[in-house]
Amino acid sequence: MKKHLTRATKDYLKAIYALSVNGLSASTNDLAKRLNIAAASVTGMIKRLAQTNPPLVDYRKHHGVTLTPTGEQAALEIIRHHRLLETYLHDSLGFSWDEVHEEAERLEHVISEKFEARIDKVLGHPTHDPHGDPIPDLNLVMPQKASTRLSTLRPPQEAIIERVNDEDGNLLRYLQEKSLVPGSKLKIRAHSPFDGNLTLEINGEEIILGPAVTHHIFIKEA
Amino acid sequence: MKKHLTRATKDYLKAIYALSVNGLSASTNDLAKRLNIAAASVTGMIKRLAQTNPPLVDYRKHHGVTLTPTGEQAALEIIRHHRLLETYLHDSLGFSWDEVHEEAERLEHVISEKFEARIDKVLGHPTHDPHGDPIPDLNLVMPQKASTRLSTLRPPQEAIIERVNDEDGNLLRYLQEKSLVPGSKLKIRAHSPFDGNLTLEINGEEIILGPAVTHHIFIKEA
DNA sequence: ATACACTTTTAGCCTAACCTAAATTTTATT
DNA sequence: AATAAAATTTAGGTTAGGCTAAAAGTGTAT
Repeated sequence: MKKHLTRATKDYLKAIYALSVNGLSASTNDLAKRLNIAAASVTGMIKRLAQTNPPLVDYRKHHGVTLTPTGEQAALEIIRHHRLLETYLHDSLGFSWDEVHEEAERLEHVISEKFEARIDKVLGHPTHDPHGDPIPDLNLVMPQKASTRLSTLRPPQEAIIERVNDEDGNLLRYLQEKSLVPGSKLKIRAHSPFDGNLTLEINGEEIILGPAVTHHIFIKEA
Repeated sequence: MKKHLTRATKDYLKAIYALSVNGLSASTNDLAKRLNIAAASVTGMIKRLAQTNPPLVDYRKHHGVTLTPTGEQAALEIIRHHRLLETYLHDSLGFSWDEVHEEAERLEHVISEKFEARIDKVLGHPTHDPHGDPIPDLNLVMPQKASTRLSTLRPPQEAIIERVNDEDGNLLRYLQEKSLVPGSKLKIRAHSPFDGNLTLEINGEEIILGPAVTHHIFIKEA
């Protein structure tokens, strides 16, 4: 019996998934901020999610929520939709990488399994979306995500960009202009302990980035 | 100021458009049947649609509804989305013509103008969807629709199928099997005044169709 | 240990869109 | 023209998912 989840429910599950990185539980406040909803509304909704059958989340008052296995499967299904769609919009329909997130955010809730299968096939079963985020496979297994932030590197380290945060279109446009895209190789030249600025070399050019940028770029050591 | 219309609102506008063929107004009952909703709910919703600013429908108690120009534009925008999507799903993603309606029904509400423009371009600005229904152009002008039903023909008339009703997947699968698709040429061989059956020749073969089928096929004279 | 600042929950309200049952209006039939 | 049948509207209720304001819990710093 496959339940129909509402759009709001799916949005909560995705948000809880995103905020539960290291087995931590997601707090009411953080969820409220991420979803642009009042904290009180989040409390109410979480209670409902905890009382579905089967329950989608585990909830203890004042101690945040985590996903149950059922809830996590549902979240992964939506994330798979989202990232396949981003890839499809980018690769097959010519959307720029700063446009795909918003469009996928709406489409992910309504596409059928058939649609998912078709674009997955057309794309040749991609493993990463245009921002470098891994796409859960058909069995909804999420590959490991790069978690080292560029902001943590110090000279003279080198690295390759693996992925970037996909939620801020302005940031993405800026990154693209500077070739700060997945796959790019870079060297750290200097670090300012005062403002956290990093001077780095990329494509033979030298650029200086503040923490507001470097915090959103994830790398693997070269 | 472009208003955001809810999904329910869009569904009502589409249904009213479909039922208002000859300048007639759509009745509460017919809307209820088409939308699978209780008649009382339709009355309530229609009242709300008539009180938006600008109003989307004209409503007189006990006399049905018609779309205002604003409402009609909105309906045509959705229908354009729907038919472009059907065409895209069919031509570019390999959906069969009996599957596209259901999928488009969900997608039509969430795609952006950008998405619309992209698939329109990829398809080469198509004028008809896979069932032969005309696609409103960018200015939302709806081309004339064929309105002669196959059921009205008598021997020895000949005709070409222009479009078929797209809502019943089972019917569509049957029609495809018999090559009863837009563009096919056929000749009427016989008509039974008792049961309305038509005997016709298509592709050199002779087949007999009842009114439940011929009523849903629209033709132009050959 | 007390006090203040956050965070979270409770309580009470709201809206969109549905529902059923009962009342009313329109239409069709004699 | 009266009445029966059908269509429509009213009245009152439900659910999901929001909101604000106030209460209560948690944590931190003195």
